[in-house]
Formats: sequence, C-alpha cells, structure tokens
Amino acid sequence: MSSQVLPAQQTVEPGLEAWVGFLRAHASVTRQLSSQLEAAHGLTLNDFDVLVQLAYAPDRQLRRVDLARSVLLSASGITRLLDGLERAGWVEKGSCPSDARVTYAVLTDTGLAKFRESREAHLADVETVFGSRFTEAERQTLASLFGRLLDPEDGAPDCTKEPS
Amino acid sequence: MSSQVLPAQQTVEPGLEAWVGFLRAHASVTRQLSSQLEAAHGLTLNDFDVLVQLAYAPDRQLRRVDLARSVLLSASGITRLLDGLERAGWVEKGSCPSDARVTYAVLTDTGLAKFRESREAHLADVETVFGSRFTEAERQTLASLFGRLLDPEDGAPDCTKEPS
DNA sequence: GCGGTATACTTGCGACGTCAACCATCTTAG
DNA sequence: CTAAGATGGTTGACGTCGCAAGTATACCGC
Repeated sequence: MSSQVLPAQQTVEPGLEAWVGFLRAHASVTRQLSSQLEAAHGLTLNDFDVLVQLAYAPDRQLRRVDLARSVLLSASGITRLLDGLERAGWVEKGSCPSDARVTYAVLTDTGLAKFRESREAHLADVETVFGSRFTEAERQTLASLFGRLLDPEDGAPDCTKEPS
Repeated sequence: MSSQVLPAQQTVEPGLEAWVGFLRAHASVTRQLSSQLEAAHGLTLNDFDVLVQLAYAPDRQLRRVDLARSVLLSASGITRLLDGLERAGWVEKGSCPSDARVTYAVLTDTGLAKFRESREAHLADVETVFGSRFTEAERQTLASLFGRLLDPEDGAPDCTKEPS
C-alpha cells in the first residue's frame, strides 16, 4: 500500500523537526568529513580539533582538562586521544611547575606542521560540506543559535593561573 | 565583542564559528539527552529513534535497509542496534514473502508500549535541552537550514515496491 | 602538621558504530 | 538455463568514547 516515494523517515513527532534535523545533519556531515580527513591525513575530527586548539593556544600548550572541556570530551577521552597524538609525535606532555597534578599537552613542531598541512584541505572540506550551504548571514545565525545549546557545566575553564 | 565569561577556546579559525558551534552543541546536547534516556529507560538515542520510526511506520514494520537510511546508520550498525532491541523483546524479525533477502524489523506490542512509556519523558527532555532554547520561528529556521546538510546519498529510499 | 575534600589524570571495561569480507537471494543478459 | 552483477543482511576485527574506580597532588580548616 501507500509506500510513498518519500522516506517515511521525516514522519516524526510534531515539533521535533528541528531536533531530528539536527541529529541527521550531524550524522551526515560528520561522516563525510571524518572519512575525508581520515583518508587524507589520518586524523579524526577530534584529533584535528585538538590540533587547532593547541595551535592557537598561548605557548601552543593547554592543560588536559581545559582541552577536554574545549573539545567536549570526557577526561578519559582526552587521555586516549592524546595518547594517539603523542604516539604520532604531534603532541608531548609538559609538566607544570606550580602544580604537579597538571600535565600540559604541548604541540610539537611536527604537530604544528601536521596541522598546517591538513588545515587547508580540511577547511575546504568543511566549507563544501557545511559552510557553502549557507549564506554568511545564516552562518551567523547558526553560530548564535548553537551558542545557546552549550551546557553551562561545559565551557568555562577559569584558569587564571600562570605557570611560574 | 566576544569575550564574555566564555572560554578562550572559541578562538577558532575565522568563519568556522558555525561549524564549531555545531559540533560542540551536538556533543553537549546528545550527551545530556542520552544519559537521561539511558538512566530513565535504558535506551540509546538511536534506540529511541528506531522505536519512533517503527511506531509511525505502516504495519509498524520497516525493512532494515530503509531503517538504516532513516536513522543514518550503516547496515551493520542497524543489525547490531536491532540485536539489542530484539533481545529486549521490543522488535522482532519479519520475513518478506516476495523477497527472501529482506528482513523486516517489526515493532512488538511490548516495543510499542516501551515507546509510549518513554516518549513523553524523552520529548520533555528534548524540549528542555534543545527546544526551549529557541522560539518557534527559530526552530523552523533551524529545521530548514539543517535540511540542506543531508547528503543526497542518504535519505531517499525509493522503494516503490509492493510485497506480492 | 593532620584529616578531609576537591582536582588532575589514568586505566579497566563495556557500549556502540564502522569497514571489509562474506553468504544468500534476486535480476538481467545472452 | 546460466553467468554476472546488484541488493539485503550478518559477522569479525577494530577504533572511539564514557563511566567508575583508583592514584597522586593540592588546598582548607583546625
């Protein structure tokens, strides 16, 4: 009987179009991007994300906790992710003179090179798969709307600390 | 401008605010929702998603492939997800008289009950964590913008087929 | 200085999801 | 009818991530 040509899928709970769209869009977009990144540079989306954070951080280093909060990974997630990057030689551990508990993740020169090398291609991919689908104004709208979704718990590392 | 109490982290590549916001928002929101769903009903977001699809499908059944496309999971992903739902007794396999290759995923009565039982709470959670942050107009905007992100490959199973 | 609590990080383990390989079935061409 | 290819589905090996628990260090009140 009535099997429409259209995917039954979009038949969802009323009022959830945005939510469902969000999930679908994320699944679709990240799958494309991560396979491209993986194929081209052997990086995960999160790997790249960490590389960016470090590349832009003062002294190219960040406390692991802060990094975790930035990327929205759990503490253990960061440990393992960095394990990989360390094995690859892109990141090193650094210690903090003023607090022996903290370990910094430090971007190595090789890591910086890796970042620079993958940056352009990845940004282009992001632009293709994501950015190009919107106008500048829409992008700003999206950015601001997304901002409202962050869990207050996340995000604010008030690390008003200075090593040494 | 930008520097509110907000993390220095959002210092990202120019033009990527929307993209980064998207990733962060997704991570944040899904983590909250999935842990709530998990705690309250022992369901994954994807589990729930499948339950919804089936509950709304004609005859409460769907071919596994179509289901996979709907929820944006790989073929094997669906097999494994359904494994779980079958073990729980919420879904059964159904065979297709006209094509012995296909297996249907059929929502059982228990499964439907489970869906009805978890539905309300989950929708409320979604509303809290996601929906309530936007106005109706914004939600519509989001829904339409997200629609542009779907990979053309996905989505449209043109199964203009009729069993027998 | 000494407990108690909070914080930084790591590790064991399990859940989930992908890819690649595989089998079964259907379809089509010759 | 048969061989070739497409399609539906499952399984094994593997990677990623979160939670819970454990260790080490720091800080606070007394």
